[in-house]
Amino acid sequence: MPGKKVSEKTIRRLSHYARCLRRARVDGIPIVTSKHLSERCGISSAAVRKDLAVFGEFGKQGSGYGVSDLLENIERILGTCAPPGVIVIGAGNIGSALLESGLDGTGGYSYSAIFDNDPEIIGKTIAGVTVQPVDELREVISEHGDVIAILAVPPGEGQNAVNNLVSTGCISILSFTLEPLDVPDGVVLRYVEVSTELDILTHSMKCRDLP
Amino acid sequence: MPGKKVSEKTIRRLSHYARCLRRARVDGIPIVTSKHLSERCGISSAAVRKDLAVFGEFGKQGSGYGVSDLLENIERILGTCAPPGVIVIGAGNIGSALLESGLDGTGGYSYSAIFDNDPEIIGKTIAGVTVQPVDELREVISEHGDVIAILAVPPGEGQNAVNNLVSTGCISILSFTLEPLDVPDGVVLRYVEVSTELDILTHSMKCRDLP
DNA sequence: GCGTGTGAACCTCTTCACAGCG
DNA sequence: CGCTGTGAAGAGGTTCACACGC
Repeated sequence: MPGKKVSEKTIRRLSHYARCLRRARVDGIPIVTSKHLSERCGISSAAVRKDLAVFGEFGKQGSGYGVSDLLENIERILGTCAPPGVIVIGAGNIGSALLESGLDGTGGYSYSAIFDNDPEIIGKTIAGVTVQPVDELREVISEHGDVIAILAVPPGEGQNAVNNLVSTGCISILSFTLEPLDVPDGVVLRYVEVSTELDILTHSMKCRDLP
Repeated sequence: MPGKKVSEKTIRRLSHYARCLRRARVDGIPIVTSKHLSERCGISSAAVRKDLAVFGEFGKQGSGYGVSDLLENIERILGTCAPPGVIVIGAGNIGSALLESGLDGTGGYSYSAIFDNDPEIIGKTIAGVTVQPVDELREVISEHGDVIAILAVPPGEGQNAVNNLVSTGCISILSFTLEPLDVPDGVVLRYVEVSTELDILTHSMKCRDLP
């Protein structure tokens, strides 16, 4: 079943379902319906059923979905039952804040390491993780196996950092930098673009001002 | 022309074009083609032309688009020619990091204020902005006019903060919290979900491991 | 009765291909 | 000739409505 073609939209929604199900589990709710999930995730119940039906028949007709059961299945689909380590490149404001905020409630991720090339910062400990020089990237990755790298470097250093990561075999990168980055085929690069979110919000305000 | 129906996807891409055009402008490039923009933004050139044609005929056939001219038009469409102020709710790790990182290169945004309700933090200055008590939210917003609020509060306090914001008339919110938040109609709420991005990356790694 | 799973209709967005203009 | 602007075709995703099973 590896050759499934599933849209990113569906995967994104699975992530939301998982979050919602974890919440339901701690609340002691044993069974949820597609309507329950749809309301909490802000989508239609038909979409929920379609998303889940892509991967099998997880539901019980007439009642709904078993919370633990569905959560297990979704985590297996996403691969978050054995989540990869997360490393951070750049121990500046954003990098430090990410570590200090932690990844609790995110489905089992945790920060494995953080790197920087400023001698002033190397050796310091942030949220229990010691800042390492970027030179040690390769050995950390090779000993740790698959990781997701979060890029939190200053403007202008993004492409360098990416090249570094790619050369060590890293294939999953989440960038907080604004600059467009090039990666070879097979490497997945995603962006967190606060700037674009602000633009979208600005646009929505402008449209609201002239009805 | 206010009653235009434009998809969010198009608006998001306009934001990317704008960023690309600012870059071209500082590089001294006077004219760009749809192909130029498409390569740097990672989409097809036809899509670029379609996006731009929605709002008028900005291009010169045979040559391309004037950089300054097109940028002005896009900023007028987005509303970023007069960008709203940005306020931050929560002066913890994320909130502080956002202020310290600044909004340079984002098209004119800047942080107007930051709020917290921890007496230990109130009065401190972060990147030149003094932390104010949340009580002062109302007057700051009423004197500042339209603003975008960035939510960077600890887990569990999100809905409270949102209610507070909405009651002061704030209609644009960008949340960094994981919890799903309720807002009344007319208020636009968007999320920055690092957790979901990690899930998507994890999934892509899992799919790559079994070819 | 209730809620899932699913084909079909519907809608939106993307890509193609080309006419038209500088 | 080169590139824009655009109808037409195509692909993808969402909603609808209902049959089936609990």
